[in-house]
Amino acid sequence: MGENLVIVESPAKAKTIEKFLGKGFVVKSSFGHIRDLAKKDFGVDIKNQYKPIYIVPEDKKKIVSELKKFTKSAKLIWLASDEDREGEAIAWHLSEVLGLTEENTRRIVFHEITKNAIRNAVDNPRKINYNVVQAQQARRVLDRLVGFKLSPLLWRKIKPSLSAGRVQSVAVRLLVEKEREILNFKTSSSFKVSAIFSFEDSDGKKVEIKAELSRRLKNLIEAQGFLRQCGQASYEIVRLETKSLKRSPAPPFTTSTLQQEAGRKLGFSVAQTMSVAQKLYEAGKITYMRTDSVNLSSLALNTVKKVIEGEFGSKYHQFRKYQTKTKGAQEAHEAIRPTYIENKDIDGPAAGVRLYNLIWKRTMASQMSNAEIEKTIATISISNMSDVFTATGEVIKFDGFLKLYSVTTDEDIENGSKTILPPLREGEKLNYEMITASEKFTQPPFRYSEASLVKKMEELGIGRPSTYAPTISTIQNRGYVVKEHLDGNERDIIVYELTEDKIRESKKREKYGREKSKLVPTDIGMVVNDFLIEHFKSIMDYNFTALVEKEFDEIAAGNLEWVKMIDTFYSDFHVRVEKTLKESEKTTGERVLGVDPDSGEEVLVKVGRYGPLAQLGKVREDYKPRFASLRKNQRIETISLEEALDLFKLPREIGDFEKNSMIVAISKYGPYIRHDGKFYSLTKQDDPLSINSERAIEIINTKRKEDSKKEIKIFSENKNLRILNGRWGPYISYEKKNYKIPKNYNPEELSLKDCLSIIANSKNKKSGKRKS
DNA sequence: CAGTGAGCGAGCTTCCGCTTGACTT
Repeated sequence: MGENLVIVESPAKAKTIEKFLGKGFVVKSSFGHIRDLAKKDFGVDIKNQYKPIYIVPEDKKKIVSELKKFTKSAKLIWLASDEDREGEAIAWHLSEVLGLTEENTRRIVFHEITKNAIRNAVDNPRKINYNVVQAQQARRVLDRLVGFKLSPLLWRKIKPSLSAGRVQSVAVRLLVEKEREILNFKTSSSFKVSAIFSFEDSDGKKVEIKAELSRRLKNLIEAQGFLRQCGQASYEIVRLETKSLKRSPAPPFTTSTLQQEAGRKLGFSVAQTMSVAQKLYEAGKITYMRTDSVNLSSLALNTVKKVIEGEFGSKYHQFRKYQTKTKGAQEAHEAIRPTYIENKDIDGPAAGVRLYNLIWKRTMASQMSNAEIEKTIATISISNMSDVFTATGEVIKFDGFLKLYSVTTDEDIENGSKTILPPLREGEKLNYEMITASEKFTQPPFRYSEASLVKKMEELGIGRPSTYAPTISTIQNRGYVVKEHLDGNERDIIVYELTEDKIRESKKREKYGREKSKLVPTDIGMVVNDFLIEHFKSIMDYNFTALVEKEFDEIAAGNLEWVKMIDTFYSDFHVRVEKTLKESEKTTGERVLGVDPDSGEEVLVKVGRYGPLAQLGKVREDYKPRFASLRKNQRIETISLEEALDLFKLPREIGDFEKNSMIVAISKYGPYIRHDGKFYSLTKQDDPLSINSERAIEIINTKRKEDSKKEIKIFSENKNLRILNGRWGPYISYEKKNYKIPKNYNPEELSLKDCLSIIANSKNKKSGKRKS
């Protein structure tokens, strides 16, 4: 048994470190925090100096008892949790729970998992820094106060099970404000002029260049007039400039930039990126994936240098040291990089391989030379106007890091790729081949994707690498936000083309507003957001986290008592909570749309118990209002009176079929026909308001045909039991439940008895439901 | 899979940050 017990946070880390430390050291992991505030009874004794009530959560008890066992047989305990606020707190909780003393405890830290760093740490132990622990305690208690006071307020005033918190509520606010910016956006159009010019080169060959007018034209009259003038003009290159530009690589990955690039380049969701990265980390392929640091260990820097020089030559290498600009970064780890940079490729599942390659390239590129680019700008005069055209071209003189990696931004995608210009000279006379003025509409801002929201949150210092992905799941799970593909719309744009002194007008269809996988706030998200902003402006402020972080820093530096800080915050906060509880009405986000011309009743929309709804008339003694759920793409803020009135036209009876009536309605899952106790979905092309009985019968028959194909076998003895063909192959359906058919059976040869025994067997398996 | 939305008001929900599993119906 080792004399030394080292405790780190992550089990994968423990394995590596044990190798470095060798004999006499046992390395175990705490799996993160081992204690947390109790959930019941608030977990903070507010009246008693905000005393935190800590407990060991159920799922951590086993780990704690194991650590206790190892502690007993060790002479020295080395607390090697991360060097940041949370890590310091973990060290303290460990020392409390394991009953450690100052004599048998050493606190050590390292920022990189290399032999030298760890040796160095062991040689320079210190004590637990209680100021930092207090700063963490303040952070933890503040979050509990905010979360567990605001959430119940929402249950009372809006809807049960809702939640609010320092991080999630501000994330939702970002989305709500972006959405309103888009809703309120007033689009306008102008004309963009582009031209194709030609000239003969020294060999007499015709060469074409593309150019653009440096300004937009206001409207179609101006565009027509401009082109008319162009028809009469002559053109000349009056100036030729070249500029050399340098482009530098991006720093190595942090959690947030990895999520962004994996989203853009590989189409991964934030959660997917993290789970793939976790697997790579556990397999020892990459360094830790939850980090805000762009730093690389000196060992890594040396290997990168060697690999770049070996692979591309020494002029491709450039040593660089990056600095974190992120607010509140704690830099307890390295940047995300391959553990062994010499491994360009790895084996394993495709997602892991792709993410690894991305990390490898980014790490390598971050230590490569600048790209040198020569930009050429040709200015082309128009003889009868003072306006000029410009043609720009870019030539890469030295590719440098671009050999491996380039960051694609959303703007790049919009502007298209850069062009290369043919050899040009000043004074060259040009002929126009075609000059085009096409209408361009201004565009509202893009909505946030998961990754771009993470980027924004990081900029504001809200959330941490370990919480970006969970926060994004939370706001979706609470129903504040949905991830959507927005189809966009089409519109006509006017295009004028000038060729051979003739102007031709045409109209083109243009798609716009199409967005893939974007986060869109729901009605409930908006109502909750507005409520919180009205009553808790300071907590919803984008700077709130930054402000309290400053105070946490003061606590960590020993200049401020944590209880004092919390008390200052709470005394004001508490008053607001109580006031809101007493004074504010139940909030539904109600909006009155107008009056129904048929009934004379008022039409309104609001958030109800089960989501957004339209209501016809208010409750009176002699009148019960009608209700209808809003459809998926309808929003309280934008729905019109006409659209709301249409909702009350359903359910609709559209005739009989086989002596049973057919009723059309819309449910949570979309429009359907109900007939003889069965349900048939309408297709996207069918409009529930106008569908006729003929089409409805067609749908019913199609569905019946498909269903019969699904049946592999039925038993006349027991009609409840059927063998069906599903998405994942054959299965048994019995009394509304489905059962998997074990692989060694042939589904077509199963007897009723076989089926029942399969069902009995699968029922015997424990249905392990767990409380969390 | 396929609605619901008045009122008795039980008993439940909830935060942020550290970590990794349990699972596939």
